[in-house]
Amino acid sequence: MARCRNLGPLQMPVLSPTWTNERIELLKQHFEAGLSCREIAADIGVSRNAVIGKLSRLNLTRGRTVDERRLQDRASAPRPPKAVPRLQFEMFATIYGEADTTVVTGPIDDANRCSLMELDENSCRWPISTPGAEDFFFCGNAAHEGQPYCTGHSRLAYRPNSRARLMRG
DNA sequence: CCCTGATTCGC
DNA sequence: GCGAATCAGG
Repeated sequence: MARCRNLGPLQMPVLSPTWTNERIELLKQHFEAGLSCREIAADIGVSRNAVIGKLSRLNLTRGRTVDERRLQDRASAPRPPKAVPRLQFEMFATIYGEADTTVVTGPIDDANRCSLMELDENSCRWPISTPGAEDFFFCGNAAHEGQPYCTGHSRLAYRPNSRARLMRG
């Protein structure tokens, strides 16, 4: 008789299906949407490496060491303002728990969702993908100048402490 | 120093 | 198959 043997990763019941079809769809859509792995990870709720690992397994790489892409993205992106120091500031505030109130506030509502064509410079461009839907929308909420996302989604783009990395002596 | 993604490698 | 650790580039 075949007895229940430990199969490693399958030992977990149905409570934690790490990568389910829904998550994979989100992963793909966010990936195609041009989101960074960290952003995708933040949205799905997994670590950055998890996203990258899954993408690699799915052979969904952006061609090459996206470094080239990000450079071009910084230079001629649709509308990525000087969000580099801005993003760091948001992360910093998030980590330290200092709510600047200018960014950390307001729930996320999809009353103003729009398509890519309808995106404005002051519209949140956070991709809203609904599992099962064929097309996805963008948040479209009011995004302040210098911010690609609305208040709610800006906070969503938090970052886990990077300094927690323990380097081997 | 920070960031990024890609790969390796143990589980 | 999964993701942390590590590697490699900017």
